Amino acid sequence: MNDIHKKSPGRPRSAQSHQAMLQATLELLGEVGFDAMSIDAIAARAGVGKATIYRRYASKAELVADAIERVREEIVIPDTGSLKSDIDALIQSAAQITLSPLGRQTVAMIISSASSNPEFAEIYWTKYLQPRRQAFAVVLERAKARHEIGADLDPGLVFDAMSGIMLYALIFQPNPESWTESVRRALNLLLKGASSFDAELH
Amino acid sequence: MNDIHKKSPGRPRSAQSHQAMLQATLELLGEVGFDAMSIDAIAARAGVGKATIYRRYASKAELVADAIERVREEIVIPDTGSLKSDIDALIQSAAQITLSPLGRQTVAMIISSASSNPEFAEIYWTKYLQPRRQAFAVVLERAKARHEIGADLDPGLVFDAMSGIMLYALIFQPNPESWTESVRRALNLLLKGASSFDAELH
Amino acid sequence: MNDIHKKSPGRPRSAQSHQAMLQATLELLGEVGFDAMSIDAIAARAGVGKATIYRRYASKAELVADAIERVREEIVIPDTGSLKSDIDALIQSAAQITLSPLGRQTVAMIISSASSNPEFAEIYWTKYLQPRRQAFAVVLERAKARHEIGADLDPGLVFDAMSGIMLYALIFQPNPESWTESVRRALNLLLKGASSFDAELH
Amino acid sequence: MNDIHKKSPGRPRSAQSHQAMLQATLELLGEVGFDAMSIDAIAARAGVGKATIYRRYASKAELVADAIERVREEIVIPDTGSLKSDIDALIQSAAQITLSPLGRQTVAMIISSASSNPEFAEIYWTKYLQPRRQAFAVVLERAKARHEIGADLDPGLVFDAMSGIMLYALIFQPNPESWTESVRRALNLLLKGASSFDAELH
DNA sequence: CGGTAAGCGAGACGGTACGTCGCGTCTTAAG
DNA sequence: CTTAAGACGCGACGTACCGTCTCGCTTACCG
Repeated sequence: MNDIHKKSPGRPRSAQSHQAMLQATLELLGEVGFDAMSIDAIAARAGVGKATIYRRYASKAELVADAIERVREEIVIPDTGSLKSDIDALIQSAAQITLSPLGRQTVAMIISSASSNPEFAEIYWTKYLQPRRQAFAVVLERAKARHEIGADLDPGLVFDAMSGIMLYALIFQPNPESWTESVRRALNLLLKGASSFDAELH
Repeated sequence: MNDIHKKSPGRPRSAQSHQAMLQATLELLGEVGFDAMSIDAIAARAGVGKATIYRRYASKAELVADAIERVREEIVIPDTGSLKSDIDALIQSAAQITLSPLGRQTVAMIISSASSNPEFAEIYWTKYLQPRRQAFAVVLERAKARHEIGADLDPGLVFDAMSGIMLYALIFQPNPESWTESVRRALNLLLKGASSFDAELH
Repeated sequence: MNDIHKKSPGRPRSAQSHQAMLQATLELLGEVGFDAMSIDAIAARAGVGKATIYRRYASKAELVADAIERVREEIVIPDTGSLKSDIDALIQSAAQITLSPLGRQTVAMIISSASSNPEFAEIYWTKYLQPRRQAFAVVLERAKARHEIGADLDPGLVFDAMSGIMLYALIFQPNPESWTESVRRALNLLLKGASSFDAELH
Repeated sequence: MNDIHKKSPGRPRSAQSHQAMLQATLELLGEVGFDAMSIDAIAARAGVGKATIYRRYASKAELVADAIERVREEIVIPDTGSLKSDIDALIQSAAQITLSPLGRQTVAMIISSASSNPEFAEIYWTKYLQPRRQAFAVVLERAKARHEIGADLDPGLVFDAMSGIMLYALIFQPNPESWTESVRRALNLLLKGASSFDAELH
């Protein structure tokens, strides 16, 4: 009688087809980007009928959103003993994710559709930024405990500023080395205001 | 010495048609956004043949880029006597430009094409950010003269961080009030690190 | 034994759409002629997508060729008891087909494309002239049996000359009455050579 | 003071340009045919502006018509002493004109536009057929004088039938040899009816 | 165990927009 | 006032995707 376990009649949807279309979506997103990617191409690469995609997703945006959502990397909370090193580790981690082809296209897509399709940014916020924001709070708590920064500092605020800086650098400093350098300098400045932390990063 | 004034033969391109298509482009960009905007629609509204558009621009992106480039508002360098108020004025000014329908669409479009079409970000950098970056340097120079901030502070670095923060807020805080509030708080934090400037903004 | 009935996968092509586009093609061909007829107009009148046309035909010429090929009128072999009357009946029949708007446009199109697109004349020959050529042979056989004409007369030769005369008259005597009169006189001359048939036709 | 010689003011029209455009027209007509030939291409090959063409001709059809009209070969009236040989000579002459690439395209174009543009056939009739029709009358008069044919035979009628036969053969017997053979046989039949002329041609 | 209902790959469907090309006209400066 | 050059508004071209709709065929359940 439990309606959760009620089975619908007929052939169940194929998990294999679903997996294939998500895989193909991510590949093509990394290769050609969101706009240049056609549903036909995804279906063809996945060896799947177009209707099978549309049965699950109402639009390309939904499909891609779901595909991205499922690629959740592990969030590692660095704990090196100093805020400086922890931040360094966070930058490295962010660089790895954000500077990959898929990462770039993902961010580009999310930003571009932010105005026309706001629930898209919502997903990114909830699934990607939020967890990292909380992880970052842990890092700052530890720094507070070590008296590296003041107890009244708002971790969310610092994280948001940090994210904005990284995003901006992604657009205007697309080269990995200059991105890292640019982010490092800006965060150094930012954390000077937040702390007694005024030694140079790196 | 005459090669500057050398005229190409044949009928010159119509400045009037050009103006009409740029006008129509901006109108439609604000009304329906970049993706939903067709070249046919632009041509029809401008009373212009499609070929006349393609003679000037190779793609919709180029057309829109140029249209936007030509709507450059005056850059006002605030000079209120205190850095705090100057920054406040800059935020207000940025809000006005960035939060309008056209402004949002503009930023969305430029950012979205940044990865697929990097010279596009280049234009935005050169024509839009660069001048404001230099204007901002003037504001900081005055603050240095008033000893509100240290003489060794890099104005470009502060501007970049500021821009990143504004961009991030545009995506995740699209509401005008929360955008302004969010930006204000982040800049307050940022400038604490840069100065003896630790009074609350506003 | 099953390869004849092998089904291709996917949705089969719609016979209804096909019929509609052929119908629209013939209508427009009669109304505005081959050159002035656009694929868009055909598609619109048929209530069919352009791609649905191009899936079946590589060009406007192919489409029109097929449309015409399918309008096969009944071939009636007259048998009045005298060659003179039979020929009269054939002229009337040819007049009806050839002098209609569709008939004129058809002939014009076939002739015009004869050199640039020879397989087009081929279709006309095979599907239209050939059967009538054979029907005409029957008429002549009967006349031979009645000793109206010599037994050694080549029916194909007479038919070809007749057709040429009709074609020429179609171009330079477009008025139905003068076309008929012109054809009658020329055939009268032609058949004098072929027979004891020297009474005036009509 | 003769007003025929009155000079209009300004630069006179360039005969050279006119010649060049006619030349280019004929070349392209022979090479690619009427439909595939663009005014732009003619202008480019002639080194002439498009407006210079349109100043003289209202349409591509008019231009081509005029170009063709000016290539009128001399009409030679054969006089070999026998109708049989004269007709043979006429067939040879017609073959040379009609079977060349330019000749084919010309006929195709004229016929094709005959229905959509009847004054075009009119030009062809007046400028091309009429003179030959009259020349042919001379040939027949001589044959009548030699008592090869009856005095009551209508030369126009014979010429029209002959032309129709040649036209038909042009479409369905495009090969030069079979064209000539086909025409020869049909004319042989035709002239049997018109004469005591019943020896085989050739 | 056989019926039934939904899912499947394939691909055709009516549309919309694309970017190109040719039309016949218009606008330059040069002659 | 004509010329060569070439831009103009227009509209058809043939292509590519969109999201929907059949096809004939599994595939799993339920009675």
